[in-house]
Amino acid sequence: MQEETMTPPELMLENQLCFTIYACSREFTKLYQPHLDKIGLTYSQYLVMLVLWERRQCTVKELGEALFLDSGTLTPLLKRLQAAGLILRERSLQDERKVLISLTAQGLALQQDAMCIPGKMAEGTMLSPEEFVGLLGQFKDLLARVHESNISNSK
Amino acid sequence: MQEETMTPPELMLENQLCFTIYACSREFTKLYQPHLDKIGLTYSQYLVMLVLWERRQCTVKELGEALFLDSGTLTPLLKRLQAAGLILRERSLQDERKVLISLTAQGLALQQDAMCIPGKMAEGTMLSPEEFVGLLGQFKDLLARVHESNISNSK
DNA sequence: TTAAATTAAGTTGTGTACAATACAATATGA
DNA sequence: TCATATTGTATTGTACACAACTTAATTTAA
Repeated sequence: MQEETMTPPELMLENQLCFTIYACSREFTKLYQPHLDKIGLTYSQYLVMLVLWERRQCTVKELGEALFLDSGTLTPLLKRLQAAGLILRERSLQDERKVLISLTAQGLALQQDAMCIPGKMAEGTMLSPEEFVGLLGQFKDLLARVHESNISNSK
Repeated sequence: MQEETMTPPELMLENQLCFTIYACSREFTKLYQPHLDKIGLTYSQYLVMLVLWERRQCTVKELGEALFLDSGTLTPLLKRLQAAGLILRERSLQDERKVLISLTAQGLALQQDAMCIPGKMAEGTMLSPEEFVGLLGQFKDLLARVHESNISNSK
């Protein structure tokens, strides 16, 4: 008795690591959304601000390396942050290919309003500090592996 | 001696679980890209096809529930799959609000060409089967938690 | 049994992502 | 030194994501 063709387990949605991560990422964004709305940032813009709050100033390239994003994504995003009065964009005088991104006083001040967000997210995920640290370490390791694969594929 | 304002650890990029997952998701998509190019699918389209290869037929709403996507994302994506000749879209006769999505012969046949992809991805991530299963379980658990939070936030 | 509520898709507008390309500035080497 | 290659950013075009809204079909509840 011949069965109808069945999907092998490797092609089933519930066994896809990539899909679980992809869905997880989008659900996390939704968890941030209401809090980010209050300070007028999108999730991607928030990530850019995190980098700038740490470094005060960096180039578009450095932002891209930190966030795994290219100029095609960052340029319009940064223009919107500039239009919102949060950052400055100016050509480097030393190397005119580079564009230096820095915080305005308003952009710096916004960090205070963002302080409460990580706590709200911890509530949302209901992870203990130990679980959080464990997961972060494992996911960073996975990110490093996949990124490494992509690097070597592109050579 | 007053230090200059420093970023607290909770706001540092390297401590963000959400960012690690977000970056991981995009790096995974890049890992799939060259293989999906060969069969003419985008990553999101591949996920839709995974569901259809399993179920043969379902509504837009069911697809959305499986993939955590809404009709605003799915409708244009499905129209592109239809234009590519891989699926059919037809109103349900029982309930004309519903649109039934089903595979064409060509769409069904494409599963054969996709069979090799999971193996290629396993190479790319260099995860042992045990590591894979462990990570999948942890991500699924996290996804369930965050999704649950989002459900209760929207009430 | 209808008026009100709910449901399922589609539409519109904004904001990413990213490949491919363009271009100007800088670095390199014969 | 000057032609070539590389680098850093911007631009263009395609494809998501998703909120907000619209429309039509179906439920429901008074």
